[in-house]
Amino acid sequence: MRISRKATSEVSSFSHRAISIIQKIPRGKVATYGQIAAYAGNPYAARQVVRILCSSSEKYGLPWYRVINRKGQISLRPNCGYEIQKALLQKEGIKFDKNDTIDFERYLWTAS
DNA sequence: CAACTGACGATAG
DNA sequence: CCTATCGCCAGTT
Repeated sequence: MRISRKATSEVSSFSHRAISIIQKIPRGKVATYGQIAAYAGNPYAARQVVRILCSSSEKYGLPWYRVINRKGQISLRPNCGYEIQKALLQKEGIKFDKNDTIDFERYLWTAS
């Protein structure tokens, strides 16, 4: 097994894995930053996911709008993509309650 | 090369 | 429940 991984971590681009995961989010579902980070290997690396989404969303054609925060809400600030994301999600059939919160019970994506 | 920043999250108080 | 703090990695400055 010639594992050349460092003992401290598994390496292999956390980013690349995160990207693969993000691309797996099915239409009509959403995932949280922490979720993706956890699947990529680091439950605490939610922030990196943000960076990836921000810098590689167009490059890799990532469904960035299907990624939201832990509260089930959109993290973007109004007038900064917030409404765009919300519109895209609603277009896929995702509903928001009166608090602009997404119902995880119905829409949260879980890896198989 | 060091410091800062980022659409966050878990934990502690 | 809410606020505060630390941590995560990578890309920028």
